Amino acid sequence: MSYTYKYAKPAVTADCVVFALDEEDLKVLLIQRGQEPFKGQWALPGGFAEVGESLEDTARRELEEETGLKNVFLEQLYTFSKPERDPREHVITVAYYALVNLADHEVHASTDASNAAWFGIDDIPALAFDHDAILTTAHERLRGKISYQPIGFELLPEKFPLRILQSVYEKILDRDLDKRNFRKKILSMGILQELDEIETDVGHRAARLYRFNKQEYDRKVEQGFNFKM
Amino acid sequence: MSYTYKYAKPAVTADCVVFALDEEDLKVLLIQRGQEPFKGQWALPGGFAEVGESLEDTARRELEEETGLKNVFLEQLYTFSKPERDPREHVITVAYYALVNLADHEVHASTDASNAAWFGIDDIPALAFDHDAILTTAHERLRGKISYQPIGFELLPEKFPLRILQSVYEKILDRDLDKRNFRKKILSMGILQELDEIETDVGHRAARLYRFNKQEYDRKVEQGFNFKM
DNA sequence: TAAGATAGTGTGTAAAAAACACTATATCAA
DNA sequence: TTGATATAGTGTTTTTTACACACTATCTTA
Repeated sequence: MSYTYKYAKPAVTADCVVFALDEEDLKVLLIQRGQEPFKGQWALPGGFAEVGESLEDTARRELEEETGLKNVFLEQLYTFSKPERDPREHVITVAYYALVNLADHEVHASTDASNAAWFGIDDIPALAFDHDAILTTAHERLRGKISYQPIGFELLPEKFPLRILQSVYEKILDRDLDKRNFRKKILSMGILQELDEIETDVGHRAARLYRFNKQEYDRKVEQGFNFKM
Repeated sequence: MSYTYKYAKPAVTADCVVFALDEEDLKVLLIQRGQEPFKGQWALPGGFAEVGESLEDTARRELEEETGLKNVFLEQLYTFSKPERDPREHVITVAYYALVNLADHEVHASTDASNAAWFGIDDIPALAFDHDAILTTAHERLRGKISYQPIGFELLPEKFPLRILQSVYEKILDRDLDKRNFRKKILSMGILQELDEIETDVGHRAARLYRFNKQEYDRKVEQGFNFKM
């Protein structure tokens, strides 16, 4: 089977920069390429767009095929189109970034990619194509985004203590925050539901758990509320 | 001549939302389509990506071909990829937005498009494809962008009085600003060069002219200076 | 039961944003 | 030439927001 067009067409792919957090730092999910070009090298998960499928669908499909991840927070990042970015032919890639919480999403390399693994943001190996530039762009975007939109919850399990939420902000913004000021600000947004539950299995006083209140958040977005940190 | 590929490929276009300002309001440049589909309807200038050309180059090339505009401020906006957005086939479009000043750039429809004209942002006709959605996205982006990056100068001639610069902000943000606060803030950025010239041909006291100091601006960007309005 | 670890809480100070009004200088028309 | 009109240009006060800062409470573990 083959497809013939009157004009030459560039190819189109969707690539994903998947962020997660563990106790230590911000992580990025990479896959080890099973085919040429860049066979054996690490790269962002992603693949070719199919006709009839939106690029967000492409991104989600490839992400699941290559890493098993699905139902993640996903937003478009930027489209990279320099003709020389792929040695085979002109390939345009529409990059997305995703946020996942490690607790709910186990990662396993699927058939498409020979391997998948998390890497600390400061410990990224050499990447295939221009994926280092994509990753840098995504990291900058994440930093900028969290300052005026509460997306940090996407990196956490459903219930969490404020300490952990603060550490999300600290790891992404890469600076320490004042505990009292942080709590004041985040609670004043009115998008956290205080639960009648506390942490378990911690070697110190257990903290109260909170949950992100999406209904309230959506209502406030509607009203033009400002979520600036 | 034809091109054959092993896999089906979506087509790729670049479209431009070109903004300008006149005395009354914010304008958008549209072209009237000369071919089907949507023949005779208004649309954003743009066209198909060629292999070997970055999408920004595509956008600039099509813009010049269709409207005669070149050397404009241009930034990527968003990529639209719903398969049904073009009735012919699956066409992905990478949208850009451009800022031009009407004084320096005369617009003339070229061969590609049957007609080109400016429309007030509140007076846009029905548009081809999903171009209304693209335009809305661009307008929102422009509003957001000007609040933390001094791009308003791109819409003005080289020399301008502060009153006109203020009106740029007012028209884009769609609200009145306090003259004294505006002057304080914009001058404190230190990116305006005060000229030894004043307006001419005005029916009132003539105002001093200023010029955007790109060197200073670039220096301050380098240093991470914040241009928030 | 003492040591260690984190939870949880309020106030004062500094910086930034917003509100606000008058005098100066030019043009234009009578 | 003079009065009407139109915009230029200029500081201060008030309000809001951001930042700095330290102690007591509660739980765990040895």
